[in-house]
Amino acid sequence: MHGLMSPKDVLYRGIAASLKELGLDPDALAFHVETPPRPEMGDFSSNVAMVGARQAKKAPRALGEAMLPLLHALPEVERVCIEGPGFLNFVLSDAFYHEQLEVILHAQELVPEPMPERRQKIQLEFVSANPTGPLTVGHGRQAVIGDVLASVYQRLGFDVTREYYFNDAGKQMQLLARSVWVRYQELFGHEHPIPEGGYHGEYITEIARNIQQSHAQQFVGEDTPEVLAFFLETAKNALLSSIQKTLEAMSIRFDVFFSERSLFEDGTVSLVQELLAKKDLVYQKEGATWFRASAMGDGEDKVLIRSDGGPTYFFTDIANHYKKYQRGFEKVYDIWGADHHGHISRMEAAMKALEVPEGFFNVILHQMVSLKQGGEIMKMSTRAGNFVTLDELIAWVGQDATRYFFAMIDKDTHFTFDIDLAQSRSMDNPVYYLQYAHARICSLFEKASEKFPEFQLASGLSHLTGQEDRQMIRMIALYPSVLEEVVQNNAVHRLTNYLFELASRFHHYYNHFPFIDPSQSEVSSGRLSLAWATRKIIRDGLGLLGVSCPETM
RNA sequence: GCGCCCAUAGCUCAAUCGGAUAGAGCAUUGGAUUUCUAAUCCAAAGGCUGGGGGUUCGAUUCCCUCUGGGCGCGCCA
Repeated sequence: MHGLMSPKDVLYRGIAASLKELGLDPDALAFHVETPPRPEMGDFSSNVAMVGARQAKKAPRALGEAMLPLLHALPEVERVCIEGPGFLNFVLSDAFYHEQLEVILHAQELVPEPMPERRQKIQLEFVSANPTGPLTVGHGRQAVIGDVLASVYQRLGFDVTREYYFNDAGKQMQLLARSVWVRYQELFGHEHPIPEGGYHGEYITEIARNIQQSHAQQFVGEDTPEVLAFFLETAKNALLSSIQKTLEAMSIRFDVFFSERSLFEDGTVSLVQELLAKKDLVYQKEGATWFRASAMGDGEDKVLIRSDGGPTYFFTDIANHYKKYQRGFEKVYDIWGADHHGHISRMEAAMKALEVPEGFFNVILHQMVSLKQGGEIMKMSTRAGNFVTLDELIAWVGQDATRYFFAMIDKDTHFTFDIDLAQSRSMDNPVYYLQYAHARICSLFEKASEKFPEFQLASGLSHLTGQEDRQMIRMIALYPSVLEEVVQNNAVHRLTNYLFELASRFHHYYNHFPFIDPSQSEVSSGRLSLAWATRKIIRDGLGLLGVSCPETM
């Protein structure tokens, strides 16, 4: 028995052992075990003979020939041969597949026990929108990527903190406070201009109205620092709670909401400045305080403290990340929209200057989102206030579609969200395809309890010997490998693609083989067990995606 | 001008850290249900992977270049 171990890993180990036997060093060879493009080629294939040819000082096929007897001797291997330019193609034994399936059927957790070094304390920071307005659809993409990644990391044994960093100390907050103040004055007939760069959205007026309700005319004509601080606090709280409500509507919960202001209060900001100054990386120019980023390999020096005395976002964000390091995370990931990519090299320069170890700070960039409706791309401008909010999107297409759609696209691809398509709630929607597969299986067991009450889970597996049976089991058994891929590439769309294909194979299987046939109870038991395992994986996968999994549709 | 990302079927996207004959869904055409959920399945058609060069056993993938698009390049965040 292998316990819960992906067949890829089983083969990888076997191949590595064979290499050693031939006097080669497997660790020096970047070979892979993959599923071949066409089923006739076998269950799995490896490029090891081609990759190892140089080290072995043999032609790929010659090395392959030398490995064949060793590989054939592996207990899991039924057949192995050399094909094409030197691929080793494997067919694994039925017994191995049955064992795999049985382990999965009984497994509590669908992934192997994590190695101790896997239990890293990591942090994912995402969304982190300033509390100056509602979340946009772009934040939605980020929220889904971050939340799903966090879930997968967790599943694989990492100690994950989901974090939302919000700016409650910067210049934007002053503008926010002043904007609300202006709207408030307007309610009493006093006209003031919205400041340059201020906020015009309807939600600003709403906050002003709330203040009018609670404090009546108390602040009319008053713009002392205390009054503005009150407006700031009120607006911030109102917007943060509305943002949290939006996130709730997507079932996204953060472990920590981290305040920018706290970095000033606990001295992190001044500590960072001291540390940088000690290294002669800080200087004064034109009334501002600068960071010598150029000395750290970044292009141009950057301002830390403006000539008006206020810290820049960059400065506090350095403190934010230094604080993360102090908080004991081993690795942190920031998920940023592509419009923030210019920030990366600066931040890396700062981390280097503060002697934060390389590899601690990581950025996961995702490309922008645009919306299409009625065949036309909707032009959105946050500044002009004519953007589609995430709340609106969720209301249009629902939580499941919102999450699935954002998760199914490679983060490096600019995503055009077709609202009409997602809204149609038809079979175009891949979410339903997956949910339907799950509901179908549930229905199967409903029926089985009537017509085939003697069914026992994990019996009759030895009758699963057809090509389709083997492919289904292989697909199911690859689930842990897929989660590994998600984490290695920070690519959540690998998971949606996999689940979609799993559902597709199941639908195919369903249409070709009967599951419940009391006259063939052994075969039926085997197939039902297969269906049970499929359901287990779909449930788990949709759970990681945060997509619901109804039992009937 | 400099930097990051992208360009794949009519449309939206995949392609396992360089692998074998580039795959799905939608749309189009034609089929499948007296039997476990037809929100399903089967089949057909659809491509010089934006152009050109290079690296090697092998390139959608890596390098160079050109074209086209998105996003940055602030004492905003």
